[in-house]
Amino acid sequence: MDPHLLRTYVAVARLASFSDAARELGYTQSAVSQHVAALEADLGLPLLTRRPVAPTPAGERLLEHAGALLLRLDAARADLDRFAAAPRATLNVAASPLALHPRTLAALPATGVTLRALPRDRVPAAVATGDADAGLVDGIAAPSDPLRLPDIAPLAATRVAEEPLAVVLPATHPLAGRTGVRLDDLVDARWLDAPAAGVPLGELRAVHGGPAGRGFRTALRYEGTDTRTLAALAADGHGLALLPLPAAGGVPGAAAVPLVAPRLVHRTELLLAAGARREAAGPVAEFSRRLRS
Amino acid sequence: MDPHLLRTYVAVARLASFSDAARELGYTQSAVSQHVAALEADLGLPLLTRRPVAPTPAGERLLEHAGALLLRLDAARADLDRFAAAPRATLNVAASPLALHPRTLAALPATGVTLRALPRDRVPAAVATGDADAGLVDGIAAPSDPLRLPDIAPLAATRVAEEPLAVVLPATHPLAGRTGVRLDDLVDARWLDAPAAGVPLGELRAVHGGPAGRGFRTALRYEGTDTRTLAALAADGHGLALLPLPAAGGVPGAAAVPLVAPRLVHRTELLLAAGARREAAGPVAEFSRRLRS
DNA sequence: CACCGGGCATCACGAATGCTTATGCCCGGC
DNA sequence: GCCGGGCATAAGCATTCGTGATGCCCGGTG
Repeated sequence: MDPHLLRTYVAVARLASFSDAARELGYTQSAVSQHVAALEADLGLPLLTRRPVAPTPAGERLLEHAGALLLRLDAARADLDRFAAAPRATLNVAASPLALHPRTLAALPATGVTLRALPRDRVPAAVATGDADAGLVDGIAAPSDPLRLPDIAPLAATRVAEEPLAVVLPATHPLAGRTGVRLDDLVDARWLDAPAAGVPLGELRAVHGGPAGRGFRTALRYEGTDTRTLAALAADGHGLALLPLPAAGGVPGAAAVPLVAPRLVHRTELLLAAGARREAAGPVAEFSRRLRS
Repeated sequence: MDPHLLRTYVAVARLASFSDAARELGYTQSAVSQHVAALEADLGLPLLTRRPVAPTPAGERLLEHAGALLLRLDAARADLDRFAAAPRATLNVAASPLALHPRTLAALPATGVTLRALPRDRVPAAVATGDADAGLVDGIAAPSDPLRLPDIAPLAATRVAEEPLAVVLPATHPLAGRTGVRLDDLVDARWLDAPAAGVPLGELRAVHGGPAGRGFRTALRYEGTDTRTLAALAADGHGLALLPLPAAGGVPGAAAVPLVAPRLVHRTELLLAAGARREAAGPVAEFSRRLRS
């Protein structure tokens, strides 16, 4: 199971074509065909159906493994490269949208910053592979609990901020006047599914477990990143939204009610490649220091 | 960064000798030397000092990555092999010592079982690499929270049992009469460090975070797996122990006081390779069903 | 101080692997 | 029924990889 073979296989599966994969990888079609054949012979299993080209069940499974493996391989290479490379003067930050609040923005150096907004689950990978020098991720967790992040590579995570969570609902909603709301009170509600702008509802099940977390029914899916829009959608009755309290207020027609049970917070963490910690100087260290203080 | 090269490098680093590694791997010393040289050339960094043979800082870092990579590679191969292999009639269970309580033992089939006790952190790897068909791990977590396990490979974890935690202290201890104790009340205490027999204190920091979890001072380290011995040590004043409540009682001279804050439980989970789930029959499915019911 | 021996590096050669070009085969469209 | 796109297979050639032999460095020893 040579990584080269895996890389080829992943490309073929993604493009659903041997020839296209060959073009993308700079091989001939013949080589790609031989790569896949070698993998199938090695594992003793067919991995792809031909005509149409699609992964078999075993192939699906291999895709999961291969993705993680190749990512980790890239991460390892990037990490080791950092040992050799001269320290740079620029700072490359990858952040999930909700991780960018006043506190984190204020810590950015005045010059030489590239800031990239990414989906939550791609931030750790960006830091691990060296695409970013530092990452900012947000998510929900029990108070002072760390976030649950995939361990692509050894990453150092440090707490940057924690804020209470609020449920955003229309001002006319029966619960709008409350000073706090329990998730159990809302089991039958419809929610807004907003992976980029909102707090990830899916994480609730993972973090909180238990009966309260299961079965969020979603009414509308919003793929943008703007929390005001999300709150406005909630005000309009398209469904409830879960947001950090500071981001939930000030939208006309919407009421933000703090979530009191389960006791969860919106948390932002700084992500650094664990190896990069040792550097005491440089823009990364500077950024990290300002976030910590 | 060919896995073969990594495997060789890891062996050299572990044995601190090129020649020994060559013998172990069935290569010549010359090949091993070339492998390491190829890696160093590829990364542009020295990985090992010669005479004595020891990893450089960069080499240390590579060891971490290589270990995880090779483990994941083995896991992938084992997982795919399960697709091809005929279902077997025997059941191979890997379990951490505290995961073996009456409830889990009762679920074992009457015949054809191999039960292996392993350190907590090696159970997921055993399941992922196919060394075991199923795993039982224990640890501490917030109620109904899943355990935090390393994700070597996609493993399916299901709750098997949860019990309250108890602090074991000498019957003469001032807190011995209490009906419940807070961890904060014990910040200055000395603890027994018993990674195999007790609940892992180190996890407290990870699970609970916050100030209460940091800085456990340990008085004595016990490397055995017997909880009675651990409780007896606690009774003798060698330090406090943290155990599941059912395992903590009935030792003369020792008092078991339930831990009431932070709200944590001792949890046991069943670990299966995610791919093996689909089988509806066979000893693995049977075991899983009996544990779930 | 010179000798000796263990252990890693280097060199040269033969075998095996991997990629390319060329060709064959299968299936779907016209 | 013919044509064409796309994957499989065959043969040839370049590269890579592992071996055996040799060289070099260092530490121990009389």
